[in-house]
Amino acid sequence: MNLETKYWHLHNHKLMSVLSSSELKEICLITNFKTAKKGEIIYFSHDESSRVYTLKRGTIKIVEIDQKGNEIVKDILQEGDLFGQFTLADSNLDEYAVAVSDYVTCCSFRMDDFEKVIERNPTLALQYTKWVGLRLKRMENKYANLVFKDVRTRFIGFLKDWSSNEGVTSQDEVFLKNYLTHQDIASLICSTRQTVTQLFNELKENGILEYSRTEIIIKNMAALT
Amino acid sequence: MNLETKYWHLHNHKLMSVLSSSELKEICLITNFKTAKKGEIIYFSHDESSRVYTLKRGTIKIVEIDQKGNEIVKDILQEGDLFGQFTLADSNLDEYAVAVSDYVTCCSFRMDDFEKVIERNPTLALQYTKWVGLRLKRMENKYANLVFKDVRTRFIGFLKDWSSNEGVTSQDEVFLKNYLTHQDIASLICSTRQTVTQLFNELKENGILEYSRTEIIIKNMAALT
DNA sequence: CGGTTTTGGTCATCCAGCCGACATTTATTT
DNA sequence: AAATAAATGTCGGCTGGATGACCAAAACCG
Repeated sequence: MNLETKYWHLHNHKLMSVLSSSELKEICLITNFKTAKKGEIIYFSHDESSRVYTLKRGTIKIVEIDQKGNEIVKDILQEGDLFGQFTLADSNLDEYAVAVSDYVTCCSFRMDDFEKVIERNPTLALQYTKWVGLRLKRMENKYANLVFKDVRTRFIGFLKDWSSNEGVTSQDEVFLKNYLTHQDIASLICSTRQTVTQLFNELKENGILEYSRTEIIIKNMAALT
Repeated sequence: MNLETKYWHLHNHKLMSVLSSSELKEICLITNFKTAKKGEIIYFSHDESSRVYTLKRGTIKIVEIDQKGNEIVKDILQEGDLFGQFTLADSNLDEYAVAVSDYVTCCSFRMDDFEKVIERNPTLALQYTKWVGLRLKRMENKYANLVFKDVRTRFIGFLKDWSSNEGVTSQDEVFLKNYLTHQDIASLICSTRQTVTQLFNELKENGILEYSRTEIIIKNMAALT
């Protein structure tokens, strides 16, 4: 299990324990739930100051628009993940969340409220700090990847992580539900659409995987190097 | 003031208020102080588990060794900064701190102790939470820089940040004490020694700055674009 | 002071992978 | 089912900036 993957697991685990806190549930329940269908935008970073969302159901991607108007996928989030502005300090990035599966449900609370809860509940603070710390590690890892590894390695690493997070193994093959376009993957690993397509085909020609627009099947996990 | 700079200030400010907490002082005083002279290594990430250091005096750089044995400067820290493992999760990176000024003083405490203090002190908990959040923001910013900006832009940005953090302005000129080699700067902005040298000379030829091994003088801050 | 190490300066070479351009396939809408 | 839009495939040209090599200048040190 590589570093990034380990962090993922820890991350999810710790997040769950944060969320299972009764106090957090409390502030979360006061606020409204939001739902969204595939393709809908759930949240803009500047529409409401300091609001944190937890994803109850479905998958979303966090997207940022760069100067040239290109969509950059920053992160893919699953059930149980937190998003929004969980660090104080106003972000002036033009970033929002898009539902990539149908029936996305999330609920939100104000960061201010959360802070009040933290002040009453130091253990929660510690948990939360650890969770943010994990995100930090994840980010540092991502950064190091970008600095030290070439596109091919990043792509392979991405596939491995994806597999261990969401892959379903059956008869030596790992099945992945593919809800990402080549463009999405490209921006997650900091590359271009064309290069991702090339890499996919390279692996296909080597018999390592099969893929369509809806599914990716990794036939030879061991050869994924 | 750009984003990165803003974070720096907040970061320092918040950190100071964390450190001025009496309880933190208390646990810090129990432990030994360490001192180091220029070039000495202060701390290895794996020598002792979960220890956090605060820099009382001087400047250090956090260095990581990559696969090929190259020194990668990850961060430059000043008086008042925290370093070490302030996020749970064992780091298996080969990372350590090197004194870049003489008379570096720091003291350390065990993360466990710190956690106990936090549990008793909700305000500190909140402060610490925010501080960790800022580090995350800073990292995200660094990442975005690397993805979207070319070396030149990163170099300029680095100079601007450095100036606003440590620069001394006098008669339209900003003086910087230069304790970094071109190699150091290169790894901070993810580039190479040669490219940094080129950029320095380019700016010198355009009359924007002067520099020696000990000092950098930015003569035309406005032209630094 | 002379020798050694570290840092800075310069150049020619090279290549990963970005970019644009365009064709083809699949999905969606009307 | 036709039209339209979105996603994938393929290719060749191009370039930012890394790499390596080598020298000059400082700094360090016995």
